[in-house]
Amino acid sequence: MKSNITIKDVAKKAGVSISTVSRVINDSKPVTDEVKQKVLDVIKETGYIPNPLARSLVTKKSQLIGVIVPEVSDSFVNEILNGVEEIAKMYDYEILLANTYSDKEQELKSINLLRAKQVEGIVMISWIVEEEHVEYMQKCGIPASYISKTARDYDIYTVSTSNVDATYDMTKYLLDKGHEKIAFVMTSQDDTILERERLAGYEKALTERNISLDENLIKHGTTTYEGGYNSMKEMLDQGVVPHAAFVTGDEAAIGAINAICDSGYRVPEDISVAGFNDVKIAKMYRPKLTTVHQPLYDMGAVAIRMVIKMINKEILEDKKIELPYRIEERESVIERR
Amino acid sequence: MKSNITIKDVAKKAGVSISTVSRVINDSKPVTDEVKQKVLDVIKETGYIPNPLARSLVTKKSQLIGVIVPEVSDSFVNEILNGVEEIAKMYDYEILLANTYSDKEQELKSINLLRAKQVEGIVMISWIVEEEHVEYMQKCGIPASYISKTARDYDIYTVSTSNVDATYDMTKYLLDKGHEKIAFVMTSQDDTILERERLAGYEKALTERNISLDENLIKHGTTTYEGGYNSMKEMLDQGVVPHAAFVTGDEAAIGAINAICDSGYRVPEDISVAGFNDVKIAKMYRPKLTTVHQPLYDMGAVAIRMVIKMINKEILEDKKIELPYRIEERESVIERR
DNA sequence: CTGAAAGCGCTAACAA
DNA sequence: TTGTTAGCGCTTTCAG
Repeated sequence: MKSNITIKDVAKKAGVSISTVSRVINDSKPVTDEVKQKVLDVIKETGYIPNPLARSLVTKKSQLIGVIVPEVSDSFVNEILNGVEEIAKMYDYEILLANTYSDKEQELKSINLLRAKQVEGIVMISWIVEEEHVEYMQKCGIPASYISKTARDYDIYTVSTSNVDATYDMTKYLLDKGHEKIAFVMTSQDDTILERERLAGYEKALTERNISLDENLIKHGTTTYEGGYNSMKEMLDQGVVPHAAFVTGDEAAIGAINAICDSGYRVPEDISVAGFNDVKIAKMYRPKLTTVHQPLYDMGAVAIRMVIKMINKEILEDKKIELPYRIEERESVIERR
Repeated sequence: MKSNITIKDVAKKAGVSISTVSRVINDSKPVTDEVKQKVLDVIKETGYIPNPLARSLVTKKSQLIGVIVPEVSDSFVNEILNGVEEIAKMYDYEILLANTYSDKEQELKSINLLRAKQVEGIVMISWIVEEEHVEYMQKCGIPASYISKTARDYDIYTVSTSNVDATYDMTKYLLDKGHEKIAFVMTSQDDTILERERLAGYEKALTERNISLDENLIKHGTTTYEGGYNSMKEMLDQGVVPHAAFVTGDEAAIGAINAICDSGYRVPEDISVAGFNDVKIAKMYRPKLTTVHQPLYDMGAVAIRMVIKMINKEILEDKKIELPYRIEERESVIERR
């Protein structure tokens, strides 16, 4: 049973040459039915499994696709990963995961690690796209697609949803519900492009209503629950009490809700809260979170399909795919009386 | 830059033989400092990366460890995975993940897939341990460790926490808080051993207080949020209103809480709820979930350390490692007045 | 339709 | 200390 059985053993036992065995396992060339059956029997009998290492070494195909993520346990990432994985399996690719913890150095290391492992393509999920890394990957000529909220500026294959529009729409929605003092808690770890874009959407909506930007209502946090909690807590402790809070990440939004409750306010009665992404927990928490729904699973699926197509040298219609988002009205935002 | 550079190219460019190059990249044999430097320079210059496929083919070491899980997105699994991953990286192993969706067939397929991919060992996370699969793995002689709540019965390497004791303790805790009608919602997809064990713990605690088992208070659900929601909803709809509910999984417990709230009761004022595992969301939800804390990260770390040791033929003191659990008192359980 | 042989990129004896 | 050489298990010409 120990997998020491090689193609040679099978060939000997079946009384044929190794090339014949190779032909039947790949059915790459015609083989007499009789011989074929014989070989198949021996394979079953011995429990032979072809060694993919040896195979890859000669074919240069590893059937491996690398996926680089900022943090596996982040639910946003997680749900995208589901899509990536399922499609990969469908096409008989294996996923090699690399976690960067949003560290630029680590990201570069991961690229090299994956390259070393002979991945045929890479799906990159990243909060911020590093120009340097983009160039590096292009120079390596490795098929890649990006899932990122800031990738549109580069000449690379990306799947995304529109940030500015979504932020604008949600802010507008909040405004329409009668909220004027809207806290804006960003969750984008010191990235300038992303924050700038989002801020632009937020600002645009306010400006349309002739509401001026209040710096005290803006916080730069992180994507985590703790990030949202701390940002909100800080604001409240400074005596700034908004009508509503728009937090650009669901876990952080829930952190914010808890901070609000811990400070003695109620959600949504006193302060409405809106999130971003629509991850699983958004429906589990009470009050259910009103949020910007993103088709996470699909984003993953589309991204990996792109790289598989690139691997197969198929033609891709679009370099940039933008998937639709929508505002998912639930319970955490109510009309302000 | 394209990684077509082989050891040969480096050798030629450095004016040495390929074995010398091999020696410096592995520093397996002494090489003159001068020559070494020369080779190192060429490597840097060309951006050469050794092909691990070729290397593995000859050394028979893939630096790959397979991890089989019932469901990546389950937070219990997820948090264990963090531990597994981190330790793997520490020892320079790469993780190959296989998702079985708790399907027996798929699990067998995964074992073979991983075997085919030449993994050096396997960490198996599974709700139920299949005897058949255990035997198969043993026959293959592949180093493996199991994280499972029902693995103790087999002669295999396992890491776990004590189910019966934990269930007993939590039930007792609930009893001590003055709850007598305690709903018991299991989350173990039709597994008999696990359910039997847990039920035993639950029953033992009740018996000690001379409380007889009420079948109406017992539900067999699934690990998911929905599973917990539906089980609880069903019970309530049948007119059975317990003093407390003990749900053997946190996500399901939160589902149960929501079902309770949706039926017009309050948690914990009307009905207390306790969970199991202590995953991230247990602290995020409000009321914060009182639950059985399990050292998830450590379980993963210990499990993979076991297989790494087995790979290195080191001696393992224990075949069965049982990690401590504890009852984490938070807000979802209160004293019954 | 089948076999012999070359070679994928690397490591590990074995000589020198 | 270094180079030569024989494979690792497989696919793929190239002859037959």
